[in-house]
Amino acid sequence: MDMRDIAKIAGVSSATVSRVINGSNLVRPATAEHVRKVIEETNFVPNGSATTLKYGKSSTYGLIIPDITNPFFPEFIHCFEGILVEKNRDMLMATTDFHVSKIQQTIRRMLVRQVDGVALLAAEIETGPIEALLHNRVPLVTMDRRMVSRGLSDVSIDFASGMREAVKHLKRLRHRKIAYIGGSAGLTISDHRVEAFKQAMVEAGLKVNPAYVRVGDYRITGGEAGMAELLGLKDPPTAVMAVNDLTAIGALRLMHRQGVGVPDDISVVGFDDIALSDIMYPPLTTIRLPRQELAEVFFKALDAFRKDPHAAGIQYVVSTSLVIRDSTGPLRPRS
Amino acid sequence: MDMRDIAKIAGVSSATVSRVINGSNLVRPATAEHVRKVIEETNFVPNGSATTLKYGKSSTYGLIIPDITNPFFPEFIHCFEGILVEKNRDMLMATTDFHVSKIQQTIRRMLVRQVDGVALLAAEIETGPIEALLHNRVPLVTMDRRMVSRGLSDVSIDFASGMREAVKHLKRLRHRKIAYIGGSAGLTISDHRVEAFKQAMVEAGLKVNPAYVRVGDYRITGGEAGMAELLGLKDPPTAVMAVNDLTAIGALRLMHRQGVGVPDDISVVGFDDIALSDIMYPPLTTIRLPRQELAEVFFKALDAFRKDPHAAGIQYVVSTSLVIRDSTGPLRPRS
DNA sequence: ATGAAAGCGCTAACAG
DNA sequence: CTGTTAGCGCTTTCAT
Repeated sequence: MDMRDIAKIAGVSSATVSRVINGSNLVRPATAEHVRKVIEETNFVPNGSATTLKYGKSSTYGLIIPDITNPFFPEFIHCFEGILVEKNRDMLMATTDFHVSKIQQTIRRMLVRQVDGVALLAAEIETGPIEALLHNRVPLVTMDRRMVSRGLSDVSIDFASGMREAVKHLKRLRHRKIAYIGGSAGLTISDHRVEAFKQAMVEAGLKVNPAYVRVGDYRITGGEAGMAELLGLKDPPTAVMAVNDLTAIGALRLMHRQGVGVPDDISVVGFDDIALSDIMYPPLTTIRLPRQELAEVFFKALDAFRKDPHAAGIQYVVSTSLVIRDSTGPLRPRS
Repeated sequence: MDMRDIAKIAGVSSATVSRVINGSNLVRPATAEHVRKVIEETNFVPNGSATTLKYGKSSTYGLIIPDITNPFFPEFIHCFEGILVEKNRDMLMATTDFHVSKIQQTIRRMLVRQVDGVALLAAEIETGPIEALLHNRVPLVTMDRRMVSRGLSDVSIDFASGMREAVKHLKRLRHRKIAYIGGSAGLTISDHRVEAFKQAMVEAGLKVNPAYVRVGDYRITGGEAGMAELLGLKDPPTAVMAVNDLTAIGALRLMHRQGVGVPDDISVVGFDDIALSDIMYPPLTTIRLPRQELAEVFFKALDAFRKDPHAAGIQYVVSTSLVIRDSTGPLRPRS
């Protein structure tokens, strides 16, 4: 069943059917109405691949995320998908599982599918795949790489402002020995975040103890391991900030197992504000990264390339803010 | 850049390029090698929409889930996506957010994209959309609807066996007053599950107190509400089984807030075994629904329609098993 | 306001 | 083994 069939039934040409479907005003209302009825009756659905072939655009965006198991990403996907549906666009999703190699093939698949743009929320990217994209005139929007160029925009997270708030909050609670459990080594996104932490500490007039700065992996296990290292120190910190909520939850779990009280013995601050952070015990104080806004900015960034996929890139910023719950409390001398 | 361009550069015809790309053995190795080199050098990526148009198949499956916020689904998606990537297929994902109306448009979008099949893990489906799919010769695989027909297979969860194990486990712990917090009313999947609970009780020689059977919504809030109702009873149950882990976690939270000890006062059993259930406190005893296997069965079911999208449907079954953790314990008289 | 026809890029039958 | 060609379903000038 194609447009010609509909045309035949309606006694018009396929061009008219096409015009009706696309809401052209070059069709006499009565004709349009009639064609619409035939379409309705036959349950006709146009073939998108023909349109894509003709247009060279698919109304589809690719979305690449590192780890769908981190609740932050489903929450983001939820917002992003909502926007796409509203704008009548589709989403091709892929997961990297933190493997650089997977990105290559993922991007290839997206090129084959003629996506109109790619949102890359995974940090493990190399220049090769990026060039493949730009070479094929497919715009790319990255997260927190802080580099833009033709066809390449970036959405950076203002980690610093949230960090600053959090450090201030901890300082007010009389904490001085503040530790940080970060992300995997070697990712620019991890670097930006440690730097933001260090800077916030300096600005608050606190000094950064290198032993207090640990590396994690953005997952619960990394939080546990980092926390174990911190607890093993002869002079452990009294507060811990984590690169994301999962890491914070890992730290929480480890302390729970070891009988360390939160926030009585050690305060914890997460990052992201995933739904989970509110159902944990204790509910997690965390730096909120607004998902809806992030999704909107990603869409806006992608959409900005619609007329010209090779237009100059734009650096967007999404800000963060501290959400105080129960995992942070005043400093108390450890027994 | 299309195959003709490659052909021109390589000094062959576009048919040969096509054959090389598709690994036909009707090409002289030397020619193939040469063409491959040109493809490599030019970073050529074929246009999938042309292939889809030609074939009428897109190597894409649609996946419809109710709620990406329930960790069970990301975990499922992760497994499913892994299988698809391996088989060189793509995934078009959509969320219903429990709205029947969204299914309609979602299915339409999938029809437009020429998906080769749809995996429907959302229960809120009506016959209309199903017929739209089958009418367009797109096979559908549902979860726990327990109906099959031409082009329609079903994967049912053997809720009963896990249920039976769980009830036995609770009985062994001397529980008699066992409650159940179910899913949203009016979904066949919810019905199957309550029935399995009731049957398991009967088989264990326990009687089902109607006041102990509550309705939830598959989310944390439903678990909280259901649990609140149960605690409000003059004679509350000593054990609670939930339709899924999120519901169980809701129950857990409410009890935590009200100072009810788990498992000392009340035992709790979940269903799904999401990763979260192991990091909760207390770690949740739950009936495990194996995600990898579920994903494999869905793929198999979809793939079975490859030659003939209108072939007879098959009823598949995925079994479940009890995972005992710390949220269940021996009955103790309440103080 | 409507129709005829070319062409998007790929594949497969057919011819050689 | 390789090339020629028709056609998948849609959109869009160009004609009328």
